[in-house]
Amino acid sequence: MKTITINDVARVAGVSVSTVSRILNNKPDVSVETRQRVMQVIDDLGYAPHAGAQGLAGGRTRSLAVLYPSEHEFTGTEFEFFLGASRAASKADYLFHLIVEVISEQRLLNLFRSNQVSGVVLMEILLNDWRVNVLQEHGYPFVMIGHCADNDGLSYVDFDFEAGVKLACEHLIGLGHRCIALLNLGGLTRPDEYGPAARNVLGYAQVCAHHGMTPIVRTVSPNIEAAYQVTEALIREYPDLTAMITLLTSPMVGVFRALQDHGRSVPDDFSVVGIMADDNAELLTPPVTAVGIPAYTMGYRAAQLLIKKLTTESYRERQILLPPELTIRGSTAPKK
Amino acid sequence: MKTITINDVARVAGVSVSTVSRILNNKPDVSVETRQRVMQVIDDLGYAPHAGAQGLAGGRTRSLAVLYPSEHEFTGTEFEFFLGASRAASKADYLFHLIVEVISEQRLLNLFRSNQVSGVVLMEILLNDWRVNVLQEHGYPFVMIGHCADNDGLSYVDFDFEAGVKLACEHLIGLGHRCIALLNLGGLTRPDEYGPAARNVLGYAQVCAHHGMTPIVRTVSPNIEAAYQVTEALIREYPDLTAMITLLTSPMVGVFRALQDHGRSVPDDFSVVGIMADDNAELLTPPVTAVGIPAYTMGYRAAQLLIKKLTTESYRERQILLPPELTIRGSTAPKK
DNA sequence: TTGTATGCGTTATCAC
DNA sequence: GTGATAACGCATACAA
Repeated sequence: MKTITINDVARVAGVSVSTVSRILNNKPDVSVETRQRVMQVIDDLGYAPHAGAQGLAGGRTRSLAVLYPSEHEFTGTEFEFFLGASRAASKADYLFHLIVEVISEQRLLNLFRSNQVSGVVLMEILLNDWRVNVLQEHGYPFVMIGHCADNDGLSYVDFDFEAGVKLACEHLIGLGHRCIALLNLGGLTRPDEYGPAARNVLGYAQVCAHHGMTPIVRTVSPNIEAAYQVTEALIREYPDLTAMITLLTSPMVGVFRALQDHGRSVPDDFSVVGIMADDNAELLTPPVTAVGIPAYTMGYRAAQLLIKKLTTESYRERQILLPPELTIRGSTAPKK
Repeated sequence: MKTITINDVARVAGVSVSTVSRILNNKPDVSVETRQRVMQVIDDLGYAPHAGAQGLAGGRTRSLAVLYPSEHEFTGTEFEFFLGASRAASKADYLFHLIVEVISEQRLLNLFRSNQVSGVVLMEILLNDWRVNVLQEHGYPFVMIGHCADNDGLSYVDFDFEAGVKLACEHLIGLGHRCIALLNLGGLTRPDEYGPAARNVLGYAQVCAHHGMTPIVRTVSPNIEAAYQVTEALIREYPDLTAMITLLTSPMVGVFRALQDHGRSVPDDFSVVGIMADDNAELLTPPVTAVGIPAYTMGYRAAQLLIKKLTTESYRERQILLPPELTIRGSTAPKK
């Protein structure tokens, strides 16, 4: 199980190590014939360059990490993000690290200092995020899924939550609803600092203002029970309420159950639009009319962007805001 | 952004690099005073050892990968597996790679040869799995989530599907059901070679035999539509059918919809037991009586086992079969 | 077009 | 208890 090195390849192929190195790194100045012969030997010997040594000598690392600082409560959409990022990584022959953990400044910096990754994708971005400041200060490459209050000189991929909520709200208004509540994201991180939560309220408030409706906003942790209780309280407090916009999957289930327990049937007596992964929207009963969160795409493009940043000489920062799309399923109907 | 090396630390602390190295690796033979001083310098300088160089000089890598060879169709339980493994990894200060991809023998071997990982966790194990043979042959460390037909000298963590199906079946029998169908796993990989699918049938057949019941088995890909159609066919073909055992989440939804569309209400006219993640069982309507697949635990223990294997001198192979647990929710009721 | 020599940051061996 | 030094496998500048 002795490691096969570049020396072995060179010796067997009857060339020098530098020639082999050139071939490995697709450098010019190597005859077609030599290249073929060496490639053959590499294949025969089952040689693969030692990544650590490459990193040492060359500096590069060909590996990136996604940082998802969540501990206990999850949204059910995580895998799609990671899958996307992982696919983009392996397509570019990068190794994909996943760190699902609230990370310290120490550990974040050490990821780079120890040369374990050459860049990171940050998730769960706060409006004012210390990770962004730290990485920027040290000049370590990163891309965000989500965005801050100030994004000058930063690259990100995000879903346009504001437009998403608007779209959801206008769909309900188009169906005749005039008393619509928003069940907003909460609990995952500091709510006042969490961008999507703020942007949801923004979009919702605008549509309400435009149509002369009173905004009704509640915030819940992403679990069934919390949403159940808030929904109960809402329908008690607002007898005219005929529709809701809900974020994520678990809360949606809580809403459904509360409505059912209080004799409101969906969609006949009550309409609900979700902002959630389309996969999950299909699973529920009734299937949920929803604005899909394009998690796979977000993960994919973020990793792709990061790799471009790492490999392109004259990279310029890009900010990608994915537009919402509404899919009408079975949880909304005209107001009676 | 110049890298700080062990030399810098040594120079500032006024000691030799060997001393610093000893301290970093918790070797004995270093005075308490020196250790403290050096640690202080390390902290002040923000030094972290270069992982590549460590791998080169020492051989170790402190990183593992989970290989999930799936391309298009997913079960909805993936994240829990990865989360568990990732947590076990970071607890032992290992880096966690995720590879969601059907991988070639080349690429599998190169993972080791290039020293990118020191061990892997294999998922979606077939009864006769080439990856197992290849890794064993080369002496590369791995642990399986799942197990083969022959597991001599192998370590694995698996869920006891056979016992799980039995538990589910006996629950239904206890409720008076006598005509029970099994909607088995299919499509993910070669069905005849896929262990869990085979074990499900085994457990089910035993219970059927024991109670003099005719086994009815169908296989579906894990999606709503496929399960819907199979369920339709089943209730047409077996008018006496009053209960089903279903694997995974999406098929369960298909079953629910088909039953509903054919006027069978759950659980009053028809009982269903799922074998699925408990989280998902809670999301459906009605909440599903289910044997939970302990994905988090499986991921955690597999990674834990792998790390033990990598670090323990006298490691002995372990085979862990997690017992099933049934949680009664709203999808089962006594037969009328 | 190809070969030689040096250094990357660390650990391990040996001497002090 | 501590320090010098030789690998480790590779890329790169320079020489041929």
